[in-house]
Amino acid sequence: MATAQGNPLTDIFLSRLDEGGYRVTESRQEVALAVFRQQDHFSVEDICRLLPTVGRATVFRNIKLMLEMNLVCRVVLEDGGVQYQVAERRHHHHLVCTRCGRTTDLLGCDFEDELRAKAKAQGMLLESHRLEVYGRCTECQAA
Amino acid sequence: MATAQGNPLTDIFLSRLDEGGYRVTESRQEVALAVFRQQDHFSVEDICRLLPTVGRATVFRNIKLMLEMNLVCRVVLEDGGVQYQVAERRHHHHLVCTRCGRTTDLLGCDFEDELRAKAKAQGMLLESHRLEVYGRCTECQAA
DNA sequence: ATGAATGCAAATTATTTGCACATCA
DNA sequence: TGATGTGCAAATAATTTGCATTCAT
Repeated sequence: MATAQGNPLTDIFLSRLDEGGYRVTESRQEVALAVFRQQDHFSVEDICRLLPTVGRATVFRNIKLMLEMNLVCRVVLEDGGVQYQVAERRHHHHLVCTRCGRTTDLLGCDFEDELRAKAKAQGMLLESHRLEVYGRCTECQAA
Repeated sequence: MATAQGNPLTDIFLSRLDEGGYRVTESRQEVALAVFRQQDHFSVEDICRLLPTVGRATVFRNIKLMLEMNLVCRVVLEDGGVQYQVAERRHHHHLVCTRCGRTTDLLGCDFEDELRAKAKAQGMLLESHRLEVYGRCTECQAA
């Protein structure tokens, strides 16, 4: 397997594919490099724009794989729009600026136990949860 | 204004429209009756099926008004799908069963203050948040 | 009467799928 | 080689919009 240059998450993605019996193709490597280079939220469209030679369906298919591997997570915007973000950890939440759209991870918030208890009190066995926090980032408060 | 029979939320919706200078049309009343009769989550499709004579766009337009008035809220499913639910309160969260799709309100959970503080610590002025909790309801645990 | 609301159909947008062809192992 | 992955284009799905017509006030 030809490992692409130096991005740790790209390498993780490609090795896991390799281990899982998936193929490490040219397009996959391109998508991986483009995605894991992202510093902030991004859309499928963003990636397609960066990789005009790669088909849109391929971008969708590969991002789906990254989602399944928890290397990328989905961010639901206030208006219902969907973006993605490179995931550093297994589970976390997002702070989304409603003005500029910038997404930051919400630090030090773990509701898992409390939610599990509350859910249980209502007869539900907790499986997962999604929390998105919307507000104004520092720069946009000034504006 | 002709008030439709006996549904309090329908009446609230129609009176607010009336007060706001909107018109209380036949279609609006039909959509309101169909929506506020819902006991659980529902989709635009559900309402359209109940009201074959009302245009899909009209259903969308009216549900949008209900959303703005906080009489109805959007539920984002785990797979990204969108449903709606009649809102009893100004802000609350949902327990969504990942097997049968049933939606219940999550009781006694208020993260507002904690989230505001955490967000502030990261320079963000909190505006709103959305929390969806996914799991198995009592019946589906048995199955 | 007259401007807002409607229904329809077409337009958008986002995502998925079918398939012939390319390519990785 | 032989299945897996790809690119394309068409199909789906969800929602929005343009517009002529209807209707509430």
